Amino acid sequence: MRTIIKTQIDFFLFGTHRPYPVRIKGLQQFISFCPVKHSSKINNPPGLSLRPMARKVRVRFAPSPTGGLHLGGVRTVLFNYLFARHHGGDFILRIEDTDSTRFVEGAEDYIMETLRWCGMEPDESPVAGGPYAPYRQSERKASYRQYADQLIANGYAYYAFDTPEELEEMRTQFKTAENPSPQYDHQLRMKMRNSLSMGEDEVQRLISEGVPYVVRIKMPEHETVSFNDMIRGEVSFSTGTVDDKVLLKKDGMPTYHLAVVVDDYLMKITHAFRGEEWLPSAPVHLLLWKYLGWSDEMPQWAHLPLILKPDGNGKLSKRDGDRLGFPVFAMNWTDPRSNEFTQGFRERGFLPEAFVNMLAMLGWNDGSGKEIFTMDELIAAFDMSRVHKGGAKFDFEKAKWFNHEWIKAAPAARLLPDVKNSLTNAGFSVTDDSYLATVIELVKERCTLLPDFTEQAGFFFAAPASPDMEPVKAKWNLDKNLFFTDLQGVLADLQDWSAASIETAFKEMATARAIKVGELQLPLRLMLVGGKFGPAVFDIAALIGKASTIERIKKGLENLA
RNA sequence: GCCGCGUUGGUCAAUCGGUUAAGACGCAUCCCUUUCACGGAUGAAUGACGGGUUCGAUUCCCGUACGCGGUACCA
Repeated sequence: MRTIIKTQIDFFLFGTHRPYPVRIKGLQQFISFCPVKHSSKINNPPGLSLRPMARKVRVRFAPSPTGGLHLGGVRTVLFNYLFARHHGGDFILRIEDTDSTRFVEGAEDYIMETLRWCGMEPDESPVAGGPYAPYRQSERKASYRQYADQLIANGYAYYAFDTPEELEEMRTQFKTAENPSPQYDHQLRMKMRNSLSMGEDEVQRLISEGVPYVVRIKMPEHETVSFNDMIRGEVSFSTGTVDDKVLLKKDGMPTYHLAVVVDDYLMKITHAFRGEEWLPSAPVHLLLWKYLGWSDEMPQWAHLPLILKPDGNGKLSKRDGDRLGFPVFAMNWTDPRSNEFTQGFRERGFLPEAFVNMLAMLGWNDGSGKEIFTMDELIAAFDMSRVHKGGAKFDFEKAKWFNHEWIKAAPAARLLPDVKNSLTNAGFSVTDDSYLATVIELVKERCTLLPDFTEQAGFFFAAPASPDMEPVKAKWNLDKNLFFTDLQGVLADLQDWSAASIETAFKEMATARAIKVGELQLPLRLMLVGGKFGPAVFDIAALIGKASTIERIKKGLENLA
């Protein structure tokens, strides 16, 4: 029986061109999903036959260029990207810069650089261009007004002449204990100055006089708008509780609400993913699709869960990172206005593979328990119906674990440029790449973040400035001192400079003098490395060479004197 | 206040009505290693609460609580 139902669901879904699994828990939802003509269920197609053949999947990431991209933003891109690639569709970057007052220099470049770093290059973007250019809403300004006009002509929107001061006054005047934030809605709009409350003559006069106005959507009083969110299932709203959002601003620019609908339509977007914070304004967008007459082409919506701060609750913010000592932005960002600097995951020493992997697992999993995924594996496995509904607290320890896993698994060649870079920045001179590669293989399992290589590999390139011999000082004696003095000569005469042969010589000498090898190894390590860490001592000696080994022993002895 | 969304160990989470409620991070103990890691083993630790529906609920429904989001000519 269940199989049959599932088959029917699948058939239904494919029939309506949703070539992906939708979270359907049971028959009940299945029923509510059927096109039984719930009055205002405008997301559900009227019938199978009326739908055009499956459209090519097209998704967009539509950020506002107001600053660095943080975790949540990058994850939104990721899910867009994975979904597009999984379905062989297009991934579009559209810059939503409709608020000129919030424009931040460099933010757009930052966004594109982040996408490049993460390996999520858009198919269409302001830079790459594309069949639906331009991809900056500020450059599409002229195209929005006609739709606002169309809405007004059809009675779905109206002119409003209220000044910011008047709006402020309205909010204070109607503010009560029960209603702390009065809205410009069906209850109040007739008390305001707009083309609904004023005579047509006066409206015409104001417009011809050049009095500034905005265009607002006229939200119906008693309607229920519902749609099927790909993650949440059916979500519905009463239109009476939503305010008459501004669609077109005084400066002629659209607000997000108008722009997102118009551009998604014009750019033939099939699936629209955004953060959960957008859910409350979804009814406005749904109604706009309907009023503009585009219901049949409306994208499928998915509202992604939020990424929460590790302690307490609430949306993760840049401040939390500063406060708790971890990055929140993908890459370094300096706000050009305040000069405020924020560290990024990239500069903190994360591999993009790990960063992407970690982000993907924040709110999604494939159900198998697998946690380490390459981008290609993510693309193959990604499925919007397995995205969580609830927000996830960000855990920096787990993030570091992902990076560690990626470093351990990475071949030396992958790590080499980054490690070379951080070693060079730390003042080490790296001239031999194959030597570096050997070193990387030897120490990578001890490195969680890229900068860890400086400490873990630095001594392969320069003798420790001043080896701390403190840990062995207490048990130091003349015999040991003599041992290391003589060891220098023995090593100098050693023909085969390999780890095995050095170890043999060392141990034979210790046995001959009746000193425990263990008591001797730590001092040697301290002399060569400068601290209690690193790979096997004899491997280190073999790698840094005879001259350097003897030199370091000599210096270590001096430090013990 | 109102509207919406959410709620499995400290954290990420599996489970699509029947399990001793997976796994991972972190933590603890042990083994390996006379360094640090890696690796291996073991352990502590979970279904917010109350009602239904059902032979049986973590799972379905309804309340409550709590949390979050929204309530701008910002996105």
